[in-house]
Amino acid sequence: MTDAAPSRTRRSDATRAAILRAARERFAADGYDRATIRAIAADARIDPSMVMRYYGSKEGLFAAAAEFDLRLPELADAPPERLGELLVRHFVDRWETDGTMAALLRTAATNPAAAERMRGIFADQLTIAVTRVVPDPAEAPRRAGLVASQMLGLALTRYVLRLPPVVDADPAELVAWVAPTVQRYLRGTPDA
Amino acid sequence: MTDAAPSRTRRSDATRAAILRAARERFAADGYDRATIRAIAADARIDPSMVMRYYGSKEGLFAAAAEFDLRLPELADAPPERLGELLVRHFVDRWETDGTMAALLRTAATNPAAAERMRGIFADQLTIAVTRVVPDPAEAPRRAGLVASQMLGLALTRYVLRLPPVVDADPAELVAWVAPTVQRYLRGTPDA
DNA sequence: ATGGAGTGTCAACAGGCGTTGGCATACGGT
DNA sequence: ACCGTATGCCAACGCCTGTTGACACTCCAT
Repeated sequence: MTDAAPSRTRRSDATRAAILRAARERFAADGYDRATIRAIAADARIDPSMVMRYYGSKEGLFAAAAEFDLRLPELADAPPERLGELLVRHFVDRWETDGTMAALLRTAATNPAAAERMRGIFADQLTIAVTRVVPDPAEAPRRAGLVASQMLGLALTRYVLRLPPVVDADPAELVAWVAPTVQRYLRGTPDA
Repeated sequence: MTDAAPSRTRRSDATRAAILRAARERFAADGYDRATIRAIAADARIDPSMVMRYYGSKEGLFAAAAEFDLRLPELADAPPERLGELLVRHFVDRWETDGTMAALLRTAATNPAAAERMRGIFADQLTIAVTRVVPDPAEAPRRAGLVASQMLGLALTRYVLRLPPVVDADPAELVAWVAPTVQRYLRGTPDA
């Protein structure tokens, strides 16, 4: 430990970043079990033992790689009748360029820690954002749950299962069809 | 080979069934990688080598365990405006009592063969059924894809990720909220 | 220049995995 | 009663895994 407080850039930061990048890709492509530390290390062109030194364990590496911020836009600023569109467009744009959600989804299917993180993201980010724009705050968790079921279903079928019609649809088309669903889950009633 | 054509019940049928039952449970609970042949064999109270004898390999066992029939009702007989409700109710009832879909979902997240099977079920069962009740048959794949995104999202959040609000909701409530979505995906337009 | 921390490589470990072949036992048609 | 076959168990194989510890090299403050 040379310098404690200022934390200047260390020479190993590049390595750390390379590991993290490789880990994200591997976890996204293969899921937790099949993404081996050896493969990740090979991608990052370093020795497997470096992964252990910098991230402690495979679990620790995953925890670092799965850090995920939905980066939800400020929903309260938007016209209430366009919330669904705003949210769906945001998610699709985000997922189209960042594979972390696919990684999380693939991993959460079998790894309890990843599933727990998924629940955390849901509770700490989506539900909180939804609470601000929902007619009755008491209904927020349920409405957020419905939104999650549709949005995660979209991510699942498009990026993980790769159902052909869902893969082939362009983002604008998806937004057009799915936005009304999310809009109703946020502000509507079961019947309408 | 004693008897070819009649195929009478063999003594090993019980074993085969026990293996399959244990395999379904383990695959459902743990996904493909973490569900080991040794664990499945232990559940079925037989030797791991029996699994190999009867199913050839782990892949073969999974293929047998993941045989899955959606058992879709005859949609054409139902009133067109209640198709969404019928479909959602059917899925929820089915999944509530049979963990195979959860197993398939967990496994398909990381196992290409399982994902391929998922696409097969989608194309051979859901899309075909949907084609019969859709205004324009050319739109059937896209509409089926949208239905799949919502239904699989529901299965994912309820049985795999276990998001609390989705787990806590009772089936009737889910049907009430989700049925209109599916109805619109089947028969409606993006705007309405 | 020199010592110590930071960074990286190498080889090995203990354990679990899918899979295999050999050997014992139980069955059922003759 | 017999014998081929079906059924089951056991021990082992080769492989891959996460993880560890010892050993080199590089950098920088002194």
